[in-house]
Amino acid sequence: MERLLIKEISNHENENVVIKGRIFNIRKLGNIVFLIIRDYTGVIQVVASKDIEANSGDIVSVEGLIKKDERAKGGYEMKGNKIEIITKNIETLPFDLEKDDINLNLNTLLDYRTISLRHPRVQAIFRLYDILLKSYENVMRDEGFIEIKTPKILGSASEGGANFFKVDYFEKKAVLAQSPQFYKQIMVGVFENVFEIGSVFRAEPHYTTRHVNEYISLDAEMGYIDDFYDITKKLNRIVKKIMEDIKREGGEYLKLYNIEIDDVLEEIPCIKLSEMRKIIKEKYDYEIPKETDIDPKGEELAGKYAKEVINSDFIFLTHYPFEYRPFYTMPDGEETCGFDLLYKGLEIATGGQRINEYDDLINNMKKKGVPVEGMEFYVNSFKHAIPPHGGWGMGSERIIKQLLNLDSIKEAVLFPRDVKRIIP
RNA sequence: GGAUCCGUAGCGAAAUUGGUUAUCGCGCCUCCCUGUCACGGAGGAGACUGCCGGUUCGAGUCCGGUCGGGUCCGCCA
Repeated sequence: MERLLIKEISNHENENVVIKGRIFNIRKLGNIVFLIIRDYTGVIQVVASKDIEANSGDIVSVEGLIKKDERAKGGYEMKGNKIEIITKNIETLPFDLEKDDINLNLNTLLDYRTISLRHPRVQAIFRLYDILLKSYENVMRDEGFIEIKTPKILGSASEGGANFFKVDYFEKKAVLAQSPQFYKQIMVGVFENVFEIGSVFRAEPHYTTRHVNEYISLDAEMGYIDDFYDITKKLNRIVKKIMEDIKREGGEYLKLYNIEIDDVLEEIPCIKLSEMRKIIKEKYDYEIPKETDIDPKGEELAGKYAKEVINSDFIFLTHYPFEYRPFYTMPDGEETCGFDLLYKGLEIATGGQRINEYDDLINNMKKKGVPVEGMEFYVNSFKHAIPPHGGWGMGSERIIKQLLNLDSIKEAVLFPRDVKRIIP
């Protein structure tokens, strides 16, 4: 008999069917036994007689009659006639999966990833992540961008600095891409609007709940902009659509975290960073340290301000100072045409207008002390004209972390890489 | 890299100012139970308290070292 997916059971009342899935729990009450079985589409309770041999964790095939029964959660249950073990679980599970809350330390959660992911609440994170990725792709295409994939093994650094993983590449030295920055920019000269969903690697030894050393960046770059507000407006619209998709398609997963998504504003305010410093000083009596653009405490308060004053989870901070932005960022006096997008008080995207005139780029590199050597392919592209452009890089896992208020971004990465962890 | 905290059964936690046999919940094993859904009931196994050394009559608890980890900062998405 053909396998019936559990989500379809309500359409097969009083029919004899076969389901396949994993036993999550068994409750034995004398002569009657209840099996809680899940497949990737849902969960069902199977009633069986006491002489079954299957156990929690086993993967089974069950043939039986679907009955409507008010006593069962979901209103339907299966009278299991034949229970066949497809694959036996041969070692006791290290923790319980049938409780509503899995309650594990982060290390246990990650060390036993394949098991902890079976828990609906843990799995919901990645179901939502799937919706996010799909939504970003769809929305970007709708907005006239084409998807590109750029190399992750690079012959030279793309932004200078020492935060690159070095790899051996045959007879040469190579590094892992820390961003698709150069490639997406020069592709604006070809396709006008491009986006990429791809891995980026940061060899930064950070110990925080918002960093990992490999993550998936949602990048975009767009041409023929008039000023950098074209970029924030575009990103605004995209974030709004993504949140609508997540809200529409991810309801059952959001419910597990008691999350209500507020509508994203048509126009998320853009506030100059210098202005935000003053606001935070006046409103919250906190002074963002002078030797930084903005610190985590400052971001948190900016998020608080966004929520309290303009009722928005999102806010753009713009015109970051020249010294804190990379050489390709369009300057604006002592400031730049660069912005960050904050979501619930955490930076989730960085973007800005880029320099697109060759001479300006060379001058800015000199000013920043960035050598041209090794980046000729990038710099020389500007000799052949690239339109005014800009874009962003957005941390996909950070969106999920903030969406669900997760304690750590590592919960939003299937197999996170941090300073201490490269296995599993 | 700096600061700070932690390490106790498979998992999550508890142990008065150092004091006898290290406690509880979940899970696991055995038995009972025909409507459970965090099933219930009875019983049982499972820990040299990360490791090494020290102080003490006595160390899970104090000290030193070591290994492992968390959090915050820096940096960033």
